[in-house]
Amino acid sequence: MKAIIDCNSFYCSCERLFRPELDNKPVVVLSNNDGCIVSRTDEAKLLGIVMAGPYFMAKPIIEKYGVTTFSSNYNLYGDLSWRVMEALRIMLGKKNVEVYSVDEAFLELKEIDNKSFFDTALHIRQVVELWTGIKVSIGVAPTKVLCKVANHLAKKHKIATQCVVVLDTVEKINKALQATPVNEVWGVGRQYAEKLKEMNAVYTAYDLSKKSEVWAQKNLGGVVGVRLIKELNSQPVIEMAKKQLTEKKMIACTRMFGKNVHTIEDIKQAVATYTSRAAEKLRRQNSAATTISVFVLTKEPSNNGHFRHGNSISHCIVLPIATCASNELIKVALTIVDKIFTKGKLYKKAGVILSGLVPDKTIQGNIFVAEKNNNKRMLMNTIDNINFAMRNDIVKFASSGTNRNWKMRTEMRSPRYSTRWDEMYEVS
DNA sequence: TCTGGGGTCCTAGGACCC
DNA sequence: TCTGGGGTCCTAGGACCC
Repeated sequence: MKAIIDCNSFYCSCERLFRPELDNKPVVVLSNNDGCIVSRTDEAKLLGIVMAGPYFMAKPIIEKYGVTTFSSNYNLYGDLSWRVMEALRIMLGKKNVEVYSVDEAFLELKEIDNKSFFDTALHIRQVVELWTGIKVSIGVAPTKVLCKVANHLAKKHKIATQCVVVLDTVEKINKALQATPVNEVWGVGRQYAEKLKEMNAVYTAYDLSKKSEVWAQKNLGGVVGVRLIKELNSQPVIEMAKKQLTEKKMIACTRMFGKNVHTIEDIKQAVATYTSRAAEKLRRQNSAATTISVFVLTKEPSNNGHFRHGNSISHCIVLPIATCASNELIKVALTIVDKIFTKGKLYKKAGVILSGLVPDKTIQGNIFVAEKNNNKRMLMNTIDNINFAMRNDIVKFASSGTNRNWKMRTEMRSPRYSTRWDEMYEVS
């Protein structure tokens, strides 16, 4: 059997850990730039605050009911995520834990000491909470897709289920599928859900499970759809990842601007900064990039109240030799900005995407590499180390600028309690 | 006035090769 | 005058995920 373990309202739970007075009170966490709501507690949900909804639209409710609001604090969430995953690895063994996202992991589950799957999962849930303070829900089933179905039910009925749902018989599986709207199935997004309802009268996960694979091949994204049907019918095809996917295949750094910008200088500063950040991530996994693409998003006048993104203008350049040096990548990125920038337009976002990643061969100490390349790598390592130890961006390239008109908003960020000495939680 | 960021996988279509 | 078939690689774009 497989299981998925999922932290409840993860970002909010992290904030509550250091603000216990917020237990049982409504809390929300905002996306970067304080734009959207990306995490909310059950209490906030009950007030009618919607997931991924824009902050400014929820603001009246937030103010009326005194909902505590945080800007996102990824240092904190990343650290607590690691603790949860480590707890799982200690209990189940590294091999049986596949980290799927910051707040989710798939588990290969065996019954321990003749305990039932339910008791085993319950035990895991209790230990994780004891060790980390983070509450989790667990769904157990024969396939990953069914685990997600079980997990949804566990979260929806926290008290009745004790946050653990096990689907181990045909009857239980069918009942669960019938209780799950098709748009909540893992792998069915907005587009497919709409199509399924309108054209095929498919409303529940159960309806979908009765569709043929041939039909799914044609109408549900080819092989992806076929896999989905199989998984819904208890036939495991999405296997546990053999090894942890630690090396990214693409690295991006993209941001909304705090306010719209219109000068090429501001865009260039932003793009240089994002490129540095992306290059840091690149070096952290010892990769080098062969392709760099840059895009900007224009601000369009909103029409009849409907939200819509502006136009995205992008261009990419394939480098003759892969590199991980910030200065080299920045130089190329800035030439792309020259190409895609149009005077007179307003811009609200820019981004840098590094792809075509290959192992970096200029790692320090490699005697087969010319010394001058090693020097470059050592310079980069030094900058990375200083920035890590002191604070972000204390050393940066001049092209990143100093005035930073475009910098995003994070007005309500909590302290980085667990990763910065000067922000550590104090008990008095 | 104000709507995130960072990923993955798949497909179609074009260029190119023998 | 008559001009194939099969394969690979790359890119752009679309769907999805959290």
